[in-house]
Amino acid sequence: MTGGRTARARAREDIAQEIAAEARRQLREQGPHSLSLRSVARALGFASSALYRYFPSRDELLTALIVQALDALGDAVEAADQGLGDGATRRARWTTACGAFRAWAKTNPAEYALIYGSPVPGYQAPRTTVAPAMRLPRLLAAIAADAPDAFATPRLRDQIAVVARELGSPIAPGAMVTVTTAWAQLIGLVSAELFGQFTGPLAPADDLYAAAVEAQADALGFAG
Amino acid sequence: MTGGRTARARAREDIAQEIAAEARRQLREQGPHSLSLRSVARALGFASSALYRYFPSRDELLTALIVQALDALGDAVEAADQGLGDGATRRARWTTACGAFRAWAKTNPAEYALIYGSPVPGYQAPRTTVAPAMRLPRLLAAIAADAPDAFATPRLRDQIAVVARELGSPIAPGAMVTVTTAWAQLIGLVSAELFGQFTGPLAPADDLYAAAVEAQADALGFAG
DNA sequence: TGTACATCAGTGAACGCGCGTTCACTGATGTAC
DNA sequence: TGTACATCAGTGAACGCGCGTTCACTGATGTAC
Repeated sequence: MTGGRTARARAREDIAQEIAAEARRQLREQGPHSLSLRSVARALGFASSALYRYFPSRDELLTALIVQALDALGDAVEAADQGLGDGATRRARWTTACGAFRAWAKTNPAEYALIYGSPVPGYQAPRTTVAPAMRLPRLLAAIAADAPDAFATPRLRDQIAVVARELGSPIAPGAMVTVTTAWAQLIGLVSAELFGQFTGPLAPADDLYAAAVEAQADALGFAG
Repeated sequence: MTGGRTARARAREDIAQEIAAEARRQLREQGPHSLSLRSVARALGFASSALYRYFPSRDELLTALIVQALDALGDAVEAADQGLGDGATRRARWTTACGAFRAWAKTNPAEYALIYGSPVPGYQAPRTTVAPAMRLPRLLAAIAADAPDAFATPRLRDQIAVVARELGSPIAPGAMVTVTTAWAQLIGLVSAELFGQFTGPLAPADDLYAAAVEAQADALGFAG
């Protein structure tokens, strides 16, 4: 068949995906720092050496998982935003995106930790991860593109203007500062919740998160 | 000598401290998830079994490190606050405390990750860590004790009132919500900076952090 | 269409290393009479 | 004050396990003539 080579390539892709899926499963159960090629191979019934046909090293597998996680997060938040339709207000879009972020994180805590938790020792993320990591801040900047420029020191305006340019967003520097600190707050709220700072009376943190997001929307000048 | 027993006990304390210090050193270099009793023992010239005279297990050593880190952070921020003297404004106290938090985290990134990063798999923090973990939120709540009550849903007011009671603070629920989300934002800003979300143009993040803290002070109603 | 050859998936053993924890032990330091 | 005894620090070998990576290999799947 003319598709011969393609069939083999397809099978290759499938198995690489199966390996990544099993690795994700183990991540979920043991945390991102104890990902082990041997244990993934064991679960799939492979010799551990077989994985080297698909990933040249453990770090490359980690990178693939990080990129997939970033894309899954990007997909989830963008889908929630687009699900609102064209008539949605900026405020609705903002709160929806923030809600989708937390929802994804709570559904996928290991992937979240892989992205936003403490880095795996000895692992250095390659440039491949940069583009997918920009999807969430890009969307937030797009929603807030018309927010009023706020006060910021000249040096900070310079820094943040470079970020806005990299995101391809025409947002004003002051607004971009607000977006960035808001994004950091989302990370802080979700990390505190998932990593155990908000235990006891603060769990579940739904209302606390919602309150913070509303305050963000106010700070961005979105009409309530 | 009458101090015989005491001398031995003192020596015990000293060696336990040396072990913890070496463990901290290794934490700093390899991250919190690869703490190894054997490697600590090796560095100290001990047989690995000797450490069991001082810590009944690896997890107990981890707990000791966490408590020490929380106390070091508490000390640093409280010292910065007290260094301001009695005449300091609420706003000055707030920005100082926030600045001390970030400064401590940047000086002790491994300890920071141990506290606020993704949890070590299989490790469950015991109740011993709760009290030292409350020192920072308690100080923030004390500084903001007179901040105006802000809007919050009844359910959130109930949750947050319990937190305030545990901290022993008379702060109004609405203000405590603002304090808590501000605290989470500090965590998010510092985690993003230390864990690699703020790379490229956003580093150093001094001005961004300062801008966020000023906005927090405004939100808490501190006169500028 | 049939056959010789090349490609590639997957194996299994091995290298060299790591880990936490237990246990019987040696000596030194303290305690009680 | 001197001696018998108990306590405790630290050793070193062992148990049973884990890991990432390499390498020579077997067989199956594809390709070219």
